[in-house]
Amino acid sequence: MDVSHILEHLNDAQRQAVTAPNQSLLVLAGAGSGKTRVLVHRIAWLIQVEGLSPHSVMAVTFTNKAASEMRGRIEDLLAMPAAGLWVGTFHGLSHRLLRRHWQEAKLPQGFQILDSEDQLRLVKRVLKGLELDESRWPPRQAQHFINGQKDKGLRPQHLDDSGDPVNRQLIRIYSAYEAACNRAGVVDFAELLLRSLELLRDNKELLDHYQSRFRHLLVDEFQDTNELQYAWLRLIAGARTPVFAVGDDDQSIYGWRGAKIENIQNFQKDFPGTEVVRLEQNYRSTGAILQAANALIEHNEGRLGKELWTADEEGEAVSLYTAYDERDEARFVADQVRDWYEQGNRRSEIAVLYRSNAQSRVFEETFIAMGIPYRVYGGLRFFERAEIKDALAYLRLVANKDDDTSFERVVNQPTRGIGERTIALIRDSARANDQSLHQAAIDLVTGTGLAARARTAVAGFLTLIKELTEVCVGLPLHEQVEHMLEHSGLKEHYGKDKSEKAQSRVENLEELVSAARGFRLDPEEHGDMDELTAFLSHAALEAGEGQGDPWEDCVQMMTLHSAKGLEFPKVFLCGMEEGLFPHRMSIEEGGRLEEERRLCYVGITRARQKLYITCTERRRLYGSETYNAPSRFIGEIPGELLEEIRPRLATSEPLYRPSALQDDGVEGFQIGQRVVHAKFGEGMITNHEGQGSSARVQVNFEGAGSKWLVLAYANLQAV
DNA sequence: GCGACATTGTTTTTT
DNA sequence: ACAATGTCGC
Repeated sequence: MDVSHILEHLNDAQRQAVTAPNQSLLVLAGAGSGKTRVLVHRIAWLIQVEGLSPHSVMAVTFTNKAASEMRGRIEDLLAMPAAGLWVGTFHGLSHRLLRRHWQEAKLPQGFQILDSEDQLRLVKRVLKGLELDESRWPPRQAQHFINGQKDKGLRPQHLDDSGDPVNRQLIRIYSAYEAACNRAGVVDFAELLLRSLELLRDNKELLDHYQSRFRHLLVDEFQDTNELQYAWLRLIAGARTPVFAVGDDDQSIYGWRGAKIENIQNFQKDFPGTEVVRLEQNYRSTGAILQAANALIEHNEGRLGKELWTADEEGEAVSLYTAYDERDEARFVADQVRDWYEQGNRRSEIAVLYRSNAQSRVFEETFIAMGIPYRVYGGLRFFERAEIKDALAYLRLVANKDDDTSFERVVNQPTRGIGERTIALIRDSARANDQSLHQAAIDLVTGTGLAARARTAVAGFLTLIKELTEVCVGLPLHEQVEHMLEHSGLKEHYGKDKSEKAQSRVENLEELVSAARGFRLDPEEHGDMDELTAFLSHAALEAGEGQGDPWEDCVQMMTLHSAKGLEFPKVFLCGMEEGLFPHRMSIEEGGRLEEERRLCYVGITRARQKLYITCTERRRLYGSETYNAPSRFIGEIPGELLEEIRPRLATSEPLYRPSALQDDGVEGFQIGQRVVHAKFGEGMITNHEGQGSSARVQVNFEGAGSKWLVLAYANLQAV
């Protein structure tokens, strides 16, 4: 067979990776060095040259987008469908395993997936059940704790409170949360991974089966794996399966959510005989842009070491624009966009990148005022919209009566006279009898525990769910959805509201019917799941795109994080100021600067032809005016690569820096400082406002929670 | 059940 | 500053 198409257009390093012998390989792939191409060609090589069945290959990515792009490119290269090939996200593949082996995983057949919002609601319910005060036990913190433990592979019984009462309570919450999930037959995102890991670990036969089935494992964006994901990989690989890991330590920007850069270092230990291949030739950016990126990232310590180079020309210098304020910054960018467009280029070739979402607003306002179409990435996604989640909750109840989260969501949505009191009764009864809310409601309606009015209302809801369940049997999926929308009263509820917002909700609900109509069961992915369950899982695992109209010629706006993996001819890196980027939080907390620098590196390397960096002299942030120094990252780019477009002018307002005031705190107290109060005990100052006799500080007390105290009266002592 | 008022947090995000 | 959420009263 002629396989030259697999090796054509690859450079030496790429070819070395693609044709590597049967052993583990760590590919350190710099930005723009053809990472995806190497992965895709490697898989094609394994199948067409090594003669492996697609059935024996698993490729793991982080996002659905990356997974579908990879599958598409593989099939293009092979010129045939790659049936049997497992390409997917960690979560998607874990989900697949759990569906195939739900019994061994001790899950109900129709188990459902909680997204983060569902999870938070459930945590809140659990806190209520434990009679814990939400202000002392913030649900988000508990959620974070639970996910953190799961990401480390730890169950409540593995945890030791080490005598710490806070820890003890959190473990209790985790335990109760787990019980609630099990009873409801739902799993959260981390659970998908942990449960599938345990499934294989505890079932020797299954493990043997999959370990011998998969003869090659490939991982994308390896620097973003967390502990649990890495353990999952090692387990499936076993002792024999070589792992082909592609990553870039310089682009690790998700440490804050548990990604372990150390996994790259450990990789060579855990997979003995691993070869390392570096991809350093960049096919994306001009010389100037790469030199700027290289110079910046040099300032990080403990890198694995890599230097990008290009055979391309030097290109234009990086432009630096120091704006007067954020409106001026936006105006500058808008002017550049307009010029570019008027020269006959496309606006979609331009990206505006920023550190935090809040920064997009001024740009949006300016673009609107100047009539420049734009698209902001990373808003609410389709399946995350409230009305869609309401509709899905009805469907989930149809599929699984034990799903208490869904029950609570729609029992009174639209309102049907089932108020807090009635719901509390149902909840108590459910807890007392260790039942689902749905079952408890049935018992209450037939029993005597409810007032006549409430009983009628609850009975009405139960009848509705029963009716939906019966009608749905045998109906095509989209008709099930349609029927539910009509009979639940959801559509009518939004329909009678004539506001624009409500109208778009109705449209979204109709869109849901279309989504259902277009949904196809994939036997590989979904096994023998019924259509409804498969559709609901799909909705949870792939939240859909944010906004429509991707085809209009729009300026692309997004955070630096969402820009990873993308490239644009012209890039604006905005808000390059100390405090914003690097972000204050990362400056204050030690050891987080390097990740910010990597984020900046990611930003710079998005640009193909031209990079602009902008910063402002003053900026309105969280209500008050701030005067920020230009980001240290600007200073780390050699001056000869930078060209200042508007040097600081004498016309700009005199710079005085009240930021020093803020850092000093008030009256000798600072944020982060530990203090003791006569009544509330010991705590830490978390905020302050006002001055003189009205100065107040917020203190988070260990025993009494968070309080605002007037300094003049509180008599706080520094610890 | 809804509107008025208060409180709170405000980096980054995928699944 | 501001949005998003929670609380309270009718």
